[in-house]
Amino acid sequence: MNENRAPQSTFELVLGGGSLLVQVGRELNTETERRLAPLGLTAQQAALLLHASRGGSTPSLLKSQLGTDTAGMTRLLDRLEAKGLLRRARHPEDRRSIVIELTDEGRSLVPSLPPIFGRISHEVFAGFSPEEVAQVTDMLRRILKNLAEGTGAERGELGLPPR
Amino acid sequence: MNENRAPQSTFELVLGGGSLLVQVGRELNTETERRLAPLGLTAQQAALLLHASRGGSTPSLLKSQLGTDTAGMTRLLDRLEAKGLLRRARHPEDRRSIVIELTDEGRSLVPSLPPIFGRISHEVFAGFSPEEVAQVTDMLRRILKNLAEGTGAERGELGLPPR
DNA sequence: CGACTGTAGCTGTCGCGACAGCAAATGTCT
DNA sequence: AGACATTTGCTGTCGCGACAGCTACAGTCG
Repeated sequence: MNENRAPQSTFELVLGGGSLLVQVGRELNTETERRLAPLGLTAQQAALLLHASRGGSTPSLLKSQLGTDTAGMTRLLDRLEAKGLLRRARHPEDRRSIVIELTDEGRSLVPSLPPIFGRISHEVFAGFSPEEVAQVTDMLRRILKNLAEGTGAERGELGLPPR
Repeated sequence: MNENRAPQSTFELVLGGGSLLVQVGRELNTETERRLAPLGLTAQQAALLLHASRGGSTPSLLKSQLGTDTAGMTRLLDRLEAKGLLRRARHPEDRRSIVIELTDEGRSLVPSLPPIFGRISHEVFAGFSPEEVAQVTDMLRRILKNLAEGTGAERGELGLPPR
């Protein structure tokens, strides 16, 4: 099951910054940011507002939804708080934690976001049948799973000491 | 064609930083960097060395191969030059331009790179049939094309306000 | 109770991407 | 030749991701 055919071609998919996967992800992100620029938001910021608008958000919850780490969250929140779009309030029951509340100004931006994301996803998948969209989604999930397994967490694969 | 089916699901693929596409790209890059860390290289740096090792590279050539811009290239070269892995030499015929030459130390790293990239691509596509690999590749290319067309250059596709 | 472990959030550091603005060299066109 | 645009590389600024290290609080258990 080693690929005896076209090792070269799968190769290109992974090569550093030139990787097709990496490049597509980056460009999608960039394009999203361009669409959001008129609102003065980045992709991360918009995604955070969208999630937080549903209420009851804590940084650690948001960090898993946005796929960043606590460091990134802290500074993302800093920027949004500095813009006056949200507020940090102490969590009433867990004094380690924090609750994110959108300000009125922050809330006012939320309705404009879904249309933007929707339009992008339209364009990105132009020419794709619904089945194809389902296929990419599935394959991307599998890739993600493969990556998650190879990543440190998984042992025994290459002689990591069994816990 | 408005999305009458599952607007929600394609949505997830695009949503800001949580986007599946963006996330896969990012994680792949991160994983690559972890494998390269023992060599003291990042993914970009490794990719650059690989390309530059073929000789006759100029920054502007490399920037298109790596998918970055001139600003990124300048600083990428700065870091690699500071590490002593390459040298900038004046281009003999075009005095605006520059030729990148690997030092011996830089060249000595090159042979270790392909195996690393190869191993990663193996793991990323674990469980994929060759046909599936071909499919993702194709779809990613199509997505990239859609993005390129939607990007500023192309207008009028979906009622973007004519500038 | 006091130590141990885990969780939540913050800070510092580094590398990178995108964008804007700049100077030098080159090419072009009249 | 002189005005013009283009190309090439550099710099500054901002936002973000990953990693490491830290404090405050919470839960657990001897």
